Amino acid sequence: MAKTNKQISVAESLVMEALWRQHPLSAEDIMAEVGAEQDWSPGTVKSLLNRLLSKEAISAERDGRRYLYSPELTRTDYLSVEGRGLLDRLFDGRVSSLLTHFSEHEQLSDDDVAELKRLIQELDNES
Amino acid sequence: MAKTNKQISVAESLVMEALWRQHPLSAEDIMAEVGAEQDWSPGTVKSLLNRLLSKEAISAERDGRRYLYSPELTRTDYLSVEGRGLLDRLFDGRVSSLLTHFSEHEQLSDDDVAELKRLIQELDNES
DNA sequence: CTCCATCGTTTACGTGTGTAAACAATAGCG
DNA sequence: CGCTATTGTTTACACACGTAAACGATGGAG
Repeated sequence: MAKTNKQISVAESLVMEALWRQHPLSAEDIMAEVGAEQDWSPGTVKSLLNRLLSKEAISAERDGRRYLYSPELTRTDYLSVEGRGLLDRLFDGRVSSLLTHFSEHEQLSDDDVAELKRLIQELDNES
Repeated sequence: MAKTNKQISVAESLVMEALWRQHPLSAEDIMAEVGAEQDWSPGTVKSLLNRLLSKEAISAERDGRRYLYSPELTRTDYLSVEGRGLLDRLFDGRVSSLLTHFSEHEQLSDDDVAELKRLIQELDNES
């Protein structure tokens, strides 16, 4: 479980998302995949890749003249850390608080409700 | 719905939490309530209050030599904005994804499960 | 073999944030 | 009525981030 020391910023996480979807990718690939829609210059992508490398969130292997990048930090680990942080900061660490908030003040989608039921089912079956 | 233009930072949100719990509060109160456990100097609290004032997230009314501060931004609004943002960033905007993640990779507490069931109940009753 | 295109590395700069010192206003004590 | 303690205002500084230009290495075209 490669505990990734440093924080991943928002812009950086977009690069990570691309790499989680598919890897390894070259800087050019990432530029095409994320940079385009974010309207980043090539330099920006380079910087983000370097910062992610320093943070050991990704790794790079040489491929001829260039590098291919792969995630080192797993998406699951990232979600755990960030999700936990979000929950602690906003909802006192309680999933139930978050649920209450969203059901009262936001809209729960059909998807969400289906998942709720599925989970209950599952939890009931387990115990 | 006083749309609060600017972002509230983490440190600032701690001050907000204190004010949401109870208000109005003097700077001294906040110092005692949050500053103490965060180990902030009085100057730090002052800065945070001023930044929150600029962001119009709180208001101040004079009380003799000092000010009493009250939240302007509601906790609910704050939670909606932040919660939605985080959800979008991390879980593609879907509460169900977050739930799946937490049930698979973290522990759902008894509290959480109870809330799940209560929600299902409620949703069933409504429809 | 030399030069250019291509990729990576270094440096930069404005802004927000966490933290706090320095400075200013002022009300009550002596 | 002037001084000090208290509270608010201004300024500061280092670091992260978003963004990107400048610079450097190097492999392939000619």
